[in-house]
Amino acid sequence: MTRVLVVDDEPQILRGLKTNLVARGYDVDTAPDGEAALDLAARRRPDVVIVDLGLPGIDGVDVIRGLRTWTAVPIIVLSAREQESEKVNALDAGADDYVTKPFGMGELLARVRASERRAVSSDDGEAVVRTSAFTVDLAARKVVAADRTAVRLTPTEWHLVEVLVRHPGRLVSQRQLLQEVWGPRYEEETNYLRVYMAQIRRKLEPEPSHPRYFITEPGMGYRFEPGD
Amino acid sequence: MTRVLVVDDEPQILRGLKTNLVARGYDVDTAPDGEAALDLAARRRPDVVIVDLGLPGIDGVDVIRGLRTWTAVPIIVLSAREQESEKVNALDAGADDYVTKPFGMGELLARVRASERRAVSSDDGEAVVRTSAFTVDLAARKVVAADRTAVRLTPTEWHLVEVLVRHPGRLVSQRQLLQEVWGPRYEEETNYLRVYMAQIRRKLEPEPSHPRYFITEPGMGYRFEPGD
DNA sequence: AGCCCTCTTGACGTGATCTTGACGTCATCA
DNA sequence: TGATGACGTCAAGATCACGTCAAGAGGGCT
Repeated sequence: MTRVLVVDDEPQILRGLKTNLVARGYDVDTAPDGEAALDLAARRRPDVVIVDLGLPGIDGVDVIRGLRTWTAVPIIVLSAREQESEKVNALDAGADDYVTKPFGMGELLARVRASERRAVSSDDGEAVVRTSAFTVDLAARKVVAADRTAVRLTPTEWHLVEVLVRHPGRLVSQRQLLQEVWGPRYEEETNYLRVYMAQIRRKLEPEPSHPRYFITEPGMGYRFEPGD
Repeated sequence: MTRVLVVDDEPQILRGLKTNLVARGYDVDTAPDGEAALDLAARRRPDVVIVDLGLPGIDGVDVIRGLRTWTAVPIIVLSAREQESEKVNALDAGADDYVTKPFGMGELLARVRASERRAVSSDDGEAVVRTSAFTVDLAARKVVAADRTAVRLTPTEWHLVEVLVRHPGRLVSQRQLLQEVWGPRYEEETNYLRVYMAQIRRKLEPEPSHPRYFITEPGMGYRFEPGD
């Protein structure tokens, strides 16, 4: 079943869209703001994302950019703003389509279908995260260093890298990392994180003892900093 | 260079679009009607098609349908018609985007860029995969070694090779391989993979004990590495 | 029936990976 | 200045995963 993530801060619109999409047989996740959207996208891997531009907190365009660091999922923008510059910004940030409110539900659904159709043919879009030191290909499960040599990661190392990289620039708590990689019963074993982060840094950081990409936030967790 | 085909019956619009696109570095073909459009598309293989709906002769929607019988080229519809049914028809006929006249040139260009971006990731698979040690012909179900002698693979071996080779460079998980080749009930039988990978390597790898093409990713799966 | 090819299954050695505990370092705070 | 807490580092044993071999079962062909 096709999974759609809808991001909008107005509960009625959220509800209305969800109802319509569910009625058409879609599996729908909803998020009221950018943070929740990025988090849900990472965890649920939707096939299409519908995002409103006027969000509290992280801006809609930044949500698009955040998604585009690691996924090619089709993004349809909803917006009340008609100015051309808004449209151009959103599209150039990586959106696939831009629909101006008020919009017809039939049109939106047709645009969702168009996005789906494309996604099937191109299938695994580029899920690639690049830094100046290494490139992480999430679809191929491959890491390549700047000098084009492949980097070997163990399953646990890879899993950890994957979780961090899917939340670029954002803090991921120790709890969340441990739960995601080792399971709910290991939430206290922060030891593991230290050991594995060290290994990951040794393999990926240009200067493992002065990390630039995998940053420690003492007492809280770790953060992947794409840094361009 | 990106080639764009613009289809519109109004000469001024055609000229205007062409001028703008050429100024942005696009290679532009123009067609005044549906027949010419289909003909040009077939001969010149554009990377993006911009088509007006109100055409003399063949209708715009039929142009879309005609194109879609043989190509997945991104199609952007221009139209003065605002009715939702028109949009839905065009999108469901296979259009990727629908822009209502009057439109801003900046927006249209941004939408063209969005289409281009998407198209890059979707190139269709080769039926023949070559390495310096062997050649796999997926269509003919044949493998030929570098010395032109045919390699005999058993059905199971072939199936496994096929799955791996269809995802060059990608990691394919043990689960996925087992499910694909032996069926969903065999997802745990990693034994089979070990036995068969060994056989495949004995038949295809120049140095079976030091695999170069069929790589093991311990704990995760296997990867076919075309390697030039 | 007998033969041959293929698939399944189990056992074993080897090497990689995970786990675990100990210790060093650094920053903070009393 | 010394105590504390959090983190990084290291090493060693236990465990797991893989490659390899070989024997037996099944099935189709002559």
